[in-house]
Order: sequence, then structure tokens, then C-alpha cells
Amino acid sequence: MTAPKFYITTAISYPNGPPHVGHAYEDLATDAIARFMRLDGYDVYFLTGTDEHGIKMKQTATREGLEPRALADRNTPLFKKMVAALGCSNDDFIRTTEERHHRASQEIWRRIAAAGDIYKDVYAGWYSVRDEAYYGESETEVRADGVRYGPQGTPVDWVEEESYFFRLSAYQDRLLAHYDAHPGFIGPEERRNEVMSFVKGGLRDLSISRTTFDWGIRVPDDDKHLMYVWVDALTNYITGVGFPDEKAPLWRYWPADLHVIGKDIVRFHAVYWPAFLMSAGIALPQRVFAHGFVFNRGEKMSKSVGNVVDPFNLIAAYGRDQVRYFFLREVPFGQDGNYSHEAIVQRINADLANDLGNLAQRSLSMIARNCGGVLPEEGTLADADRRMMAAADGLIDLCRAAMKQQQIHQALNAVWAVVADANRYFAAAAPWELRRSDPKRMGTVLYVTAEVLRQVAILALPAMPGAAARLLDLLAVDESGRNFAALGAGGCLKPGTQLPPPEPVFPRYVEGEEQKAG
RNA sequence: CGCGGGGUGGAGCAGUCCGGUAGCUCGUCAGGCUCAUAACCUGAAGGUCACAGGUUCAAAUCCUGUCCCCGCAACCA
Repeated sequence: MTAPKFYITTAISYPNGPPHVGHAYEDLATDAIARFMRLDGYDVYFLTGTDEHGIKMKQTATREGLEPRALADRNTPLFKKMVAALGCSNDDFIRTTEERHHRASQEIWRRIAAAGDIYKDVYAGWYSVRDEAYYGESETEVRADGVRYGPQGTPVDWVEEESYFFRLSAYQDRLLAHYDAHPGFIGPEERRNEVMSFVKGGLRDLSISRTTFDWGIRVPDDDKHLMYVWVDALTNYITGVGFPDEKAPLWRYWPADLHVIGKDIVRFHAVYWPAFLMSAGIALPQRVFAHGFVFNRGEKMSKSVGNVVDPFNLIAAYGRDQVRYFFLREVPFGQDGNYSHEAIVQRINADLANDLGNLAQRSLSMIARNCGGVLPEEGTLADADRRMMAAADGLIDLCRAAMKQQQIHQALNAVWAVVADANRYFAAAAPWELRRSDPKRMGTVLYVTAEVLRQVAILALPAMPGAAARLLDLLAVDESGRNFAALGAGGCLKPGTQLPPPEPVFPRYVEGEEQKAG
């Protein structure tokens, strides 16, 4: 039997500057989902990358005296480095400047054109020559000097240029029908409501080509025109799995099972993208899920405020697994969230060092000291033992249900509720008192605790691949036992197994011993 | 009348759809334990659930209105 496939993507990052925490957040969350599905037996393909075309790239490059290509070549490696630093398990990293992507973009354009959904017309708007950008009327203002200025403070003129348009208006009904037929197409629910009311409000045809600058993908058979950057950006999801070669081995992954994106780009993914695909006769993704933004102490990160946090600093200061855990647990996935030095330290120390790390240390060191490091016999289980085991055994169902809705934080909450249970169980059973009075019973308590730790560690693998693996090392769980099929009684620890000497897996964060981030 | 989200003990949040003793985490205070990473366990204090009306035997929860905060408002991604 072949494993069911699961194709998951992040939005591709725009590398007109170095990566920031927002990029890191999306990548690590998507990675956690990808890892979860892989551990659950799915054949996962995970794609991320960079979106290197568009006006902003051109503008930033010009400002820095570079060609856009050179800017992309300078910044994209930083994104790759960040993805690696976060421990992401992506199968590929796509750059939209790659030849394969130009081919795919031109092909989807051709198909949309062949469907009769592209026509040439005139696009008119307030245009800033200096910015090489159009602005909406509301973004401009007429100042005292009688001249109209754009948001960048540059003068704008009313310009009409030839442009290709996509017949988006023709897709209003089909899109609404799709949302109705596939309630899970957009998550979370608030975003779905927003999109639906937007579409119900009426769709205008979309200008999908530009002639005012020269950094992008050429429109087929019309060299004067470049594709609007979103046409090309969205297409990365199919380029990544081999499009237009529908015989490519990777093409079996399409349609994507999940596009993880930021809430600011829901419209592009939930309206334009499915419309393009419908037009081109390509299957639609199963689900688009929009996460929220993470704020630095409640303030939006911005370069001008100077509160932009470098993800590399964050990882260096707190550790990769700690940073991952923090964001995944602290921020309800789909909502906005906050981070601060204090909040991160709090999570690291309370959840990781105290609750889980200390539980492992206190139980495993008792096994080391009192049982010669050999996992004791399970013995006869009392009610409390059974309840404890049942709580651990029940986790996978809770986690699956939560992850199905991308509620990563809820999955982790459920796991840590069991960790808290285990601490209570351990304290109530007081194995240190049983050492003399009832060594057999002590063995049972230690065994049950170790077994709970095993399941917790396996379920923590998606969030903290490194630390959770070290915990499994301490429990002498071999590679074959490190997946969700090994959860529950079927994969339980074998009494008599020699365990390595315990060592702390989650160190406390002590102020002053590390460099503060941000 | 632009759209959306939110206003719940010191902090951050859940609960609001399907009214019925206001819950969680952290912090604070007191106690316990000593196996453990100054960790763990137990208990306590602390809230007129933004405000004003209304419906109801009963409202954080439903209805009406008001105030405040935060995003977005389409061709910049």
C-alpha cells in the first residue's frame, strides 16, 4: 500500500531585504505541519522559496545601485540559510528566476489565454515614474503646490498604458460555488468570510501585465509585456512539482494539500490563484490557510521603528528548538501573536526546562541510580498508572484533530497537559519513597513515566526535531520507533532495556549567560 | 453609514455559535516535598466579563446603541 501524498507549501518570500521573523514564523510553522504529516505516514512534499520578480525588487536594487538579479543573488542565500537554521525539512527551495519557473509561468499564461480569459486593454491610473508604480487614488494626495504625490512622496501622473487583463469577473460564480462546495478551502473561518464577501461584492478584471519596467517574466509572444508579479509568484506552486511536464514524477503531488500563507495575501491565494487554475484547467489546491502576524511587544515590526528582529539572532540566543516551540505554542496559529524576550524565556523555562525537561531528568536519573540504568518492569498497573497511560495514548487523536485544522498550538497544549499530568502523577506516586518500601511499585511508576515521556517526545518531534530526538535517545528508542505508528501500546518501551546516562535535554535560560536577541 | 478583529482578576488569553456556579497560563502569597534543571506538588488572594439600555426566572454569552484599540481598504508585495 502506498502512503497518501501530502503537498505543502509556504508562500515564497520576497527577498528585497534580509529575512525577518515573519518569514521565519511561516517557515517553521509549515515545517512543523510537514513533519507531523510525515511522522503520521504521509508521503510529504514540502516546498518553499523566493519570489524574486516585481517592482519592489527593481526599486530596491536601483536604490542600492544593483541589478535586480544581483539583489536576488545576494538576498536569497540568506533565506536559504534561514530555512536551514530553523531546521526546516523542505524538499526543494524554488527561486522564481529559475528557468523551470519561467517555462511554467509562460505555459500557464498560454493555457489561460487559450481559454479565452486574457484580453488586451488599457490600464489607467496614477503612476509614479520614479517609483515605477501605480497607486490607487486614495494613496495619493494633492499638496499645496498643486502637484499630486504618491505614498513615497514622489509626483504621480495620470497614465494610460496597454495591459493584458485576466477575465476575473467571469469567475465570480464559479469561485463562490467552489467555496460552498469546499468549506475547508480557506482557513481560518474569519478569512473565509472575508474572501466570500469580497467575491460577492463583485470582481473586476485583473491587469496582469506591465510595460513600465523590465524585471519579470515575458508574456508569451509579446516581448513588450512582463507578467504581473503575482501571476508568476503563484505559479511557483506548480513549477515546484514539475509543471508543465505533467509526466514529471513529482506531478503526482499536485494539487497542493495546503498552502500556508500570511493573512495579508489571502486574496491572491483564495481568489486569483484558483481562478487562474480554473481557467488553465488545472486542479485547485485543497486548502489555503492564513496565519497571523507576530508582533514585537505588540508593535508591528518595521525598519523605521527599528524593532525588526533577525531570526538568526533569535536562534543564536535561545536555540533552534526553543524558538520553534515558542512560536508554535505561544501564538494560536491563524491569529496574531506577540513575542518578547520575557515571553520566550518564560516558555523555555516553564514548559521545556521545568515541566518536561525536569520530569525527564528526575525520572531517568532514578532509573539510572536505582535500577542500574535498566528500564524496570511494568509490573501490575494500578488505576492511576492506567489513567496516566491512557492520557498519553489518547494524545495522537487529539493532535490529529487539531492539526487537521492547522491548530498547532492546540496540539502542543494537549501534549503539555499530559506532561503536567505526568508531573502530578509522579509527585503523587512519590517513587523516591517507594525505593525502600516497595521497589516493584517504584519500578512501575518509573516505567509508566518513561513510557509517557516516549510518547510525548514522539509527538514533540514536529515542533522540536532536535531536542525531542535527544529525549528519545535517552529512552533508547531506535529510529523505527520514531513515528506516530509507534505511539500507543504497540510501540511501548521494553523493560530490561539499558538506557544511556541521563542528561538534561532542555537547559534553563539563565539571564546573562546568553546574548539577548533583538 | 467601507470591511474585519478585539476590549474578561497585575500580564497574556479561553469561554460568546448551542444563555444557567467566570476558566487557563504566568505573576503574587502561604504550605508541602526533597527524586529532580532554585525544578515538582497543594492551597489562597485577586475580576461590577469596555459602557448604557433591552429580552429572560437567569446574560461575559442573545438584541439595540455608544466609546476605545488594532489591521485591511485591490493592482506594492
